[in-house]
Amino acid sequence: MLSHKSIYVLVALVPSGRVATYGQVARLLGHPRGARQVGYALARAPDDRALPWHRVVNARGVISARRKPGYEEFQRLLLEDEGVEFDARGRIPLARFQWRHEMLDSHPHVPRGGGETL
DNA sequence: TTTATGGCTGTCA
DNA sequence: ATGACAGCCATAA
Repeated sequence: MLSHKSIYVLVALVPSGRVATYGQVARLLGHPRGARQVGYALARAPDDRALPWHRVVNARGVISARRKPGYEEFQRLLLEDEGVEFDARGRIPLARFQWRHEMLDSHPHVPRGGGETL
């Protein structure tokens, strides 16, 4: 099954200034239907600075709701701090900021300038 | 064992 | 595009 540890290890690879989706993480770990488990795992993740939990958002580019109030704002601040942008409706344009693991090797994670609408 | 509840998602009206 | 909804699946009760 999808172990919390494997999830943490993968999330730790998401570079600053980029975001991954729950489903993306699950798929990369070989569990295409495990998105909720990823969220569940992150919800119980230890307060470890080495784990960039804030870089994981839902498939719509929106910061997911939480039981504990306030965390969504906090997450947004952390992301904006890294250069991630939000549109007027509070969504992150995944076309520009989603982590592309196939560029794991060397590409500096500079968001592609605006323009591409596809 | 059965039910409820989540940091989710794809589909469809 | 947007909102509703039914699947999803590990944990907790």
